[in-house]
Amino acid sequence: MVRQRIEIKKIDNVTARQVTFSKRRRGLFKKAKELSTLCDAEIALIVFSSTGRLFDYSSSSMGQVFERHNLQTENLMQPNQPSLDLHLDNSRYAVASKEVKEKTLELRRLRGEELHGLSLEELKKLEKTLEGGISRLLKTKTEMFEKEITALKIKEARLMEVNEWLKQQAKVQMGTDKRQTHEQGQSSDQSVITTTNNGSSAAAPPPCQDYNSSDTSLKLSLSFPS
Amino acid sequence: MVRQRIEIKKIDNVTARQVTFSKRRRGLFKKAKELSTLCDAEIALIVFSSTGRLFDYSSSSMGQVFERHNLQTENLMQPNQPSLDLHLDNSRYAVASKEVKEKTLELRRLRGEELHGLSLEELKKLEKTLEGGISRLLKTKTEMFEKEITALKIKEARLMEVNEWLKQQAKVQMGTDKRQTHEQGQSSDQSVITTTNNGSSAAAPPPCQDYNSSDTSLKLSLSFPS
DNA sequence: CGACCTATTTATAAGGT
DNA sequence: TACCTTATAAATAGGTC
Repeated sequence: MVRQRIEIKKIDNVTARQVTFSKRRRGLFKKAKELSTLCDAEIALIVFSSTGRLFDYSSSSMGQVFERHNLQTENLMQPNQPSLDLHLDNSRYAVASKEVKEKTLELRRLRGEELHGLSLEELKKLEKTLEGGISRLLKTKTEMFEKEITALKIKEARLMEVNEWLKQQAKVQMGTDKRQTHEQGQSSDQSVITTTNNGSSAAAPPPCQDYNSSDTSLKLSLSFPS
Repeated sequence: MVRQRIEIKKIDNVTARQVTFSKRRRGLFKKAKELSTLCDAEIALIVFSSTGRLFDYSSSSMGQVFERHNLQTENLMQPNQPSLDLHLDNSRYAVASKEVKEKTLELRRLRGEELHGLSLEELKKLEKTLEGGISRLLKTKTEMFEKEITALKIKEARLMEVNEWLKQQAKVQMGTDKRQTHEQGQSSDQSVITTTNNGSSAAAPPPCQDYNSSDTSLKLSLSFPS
């Protein structure tokens, strides 16, 4: 591929093979990580060198990816031996445990602990991650606030409408109080009232069965000064 | 990488992301196969697209590679009893697995993902955590920079001293060139030169066996104009 | 989707330290 | 072993079809 293009077949020279292995392994892992990041893909990569050394990478959790892979593959194959693989079963714990350790360390680092031993480059990467996290979090928070505000404004508008209507009603009541109670005075029955609506300024209130439908809205609204 | 270099972060545009996924996935699998062929390595690669499609490759057999991976991981973890108690093993796995899931979620949230379903209170807590993390990280970064700068200044001072001394030596050489080379001209042997130091302004350089002691310092110093 | 195009960026073979 | 350098091959972003 370079100074001289090489054929894709096993490299005979042991030293050259090891050198190529190191370089290409790094390249492969880099590409895997990039693909995972760029395209939001879940990736697991396991490489054993010819000398038996293990290198692995997983975008999320090896165990998760394995399981997902098994699920997809299992169905294509015969629903055969249920766990002939004692080793696989028994070492699941080891895998999971390793993952717990890794994730715990990562969490600590995101919290700004255990930073010793990190290079400047790694620190910068961490900083970028944190900034991305904060940025997305603030976006979400803003969205929540805005949604809340919108909901509250709608509620306010409806309440004002109802209010207006009630005022009109009160006026009407004042004038017709004694004569008309037996005709249309049952305000607890909306359907009856609604039928009296003829589109005039003293309209009936809009159907508002959902004033209290949003629990969060209700809770949050309490934190605003009234 | 190409017509225009792109940043390694999730591609927002769905179409572009899918196209990139296809291209890079093919590239990644090709590289994996080449590495396996060239260097006689055992490789397993699993990729799930963001839409859930599975792509995999294994130089031998997935199961084989998984098992080998588990064995290695297991050995690193606990070189102990090869599981006497299956029940214990399973429950430990369950616990660890749950932990992995929890930590994975927490990590995602710290990265600003999966924020839906969090209350405002939880968001605020998360924000505080992130701010604490950034704050501690920046403190560490600043410390590293300052340490680096201090080291560089010390080095600078030493180099200037040596420089000065070398200039003096050059002067002396100019004046005594022909007559005295046999007496003190071996500038490659500092100890000999040092013995000529009598405290005058043309002092010998300080003992500087540690000029190269800090790899990072050395690297950084190269980036300064000489 | 995939195939092809092209200008650029990356990866890397071979060599050196 | 790992890292640097250099010239060159390979990968690929952004198009078009």
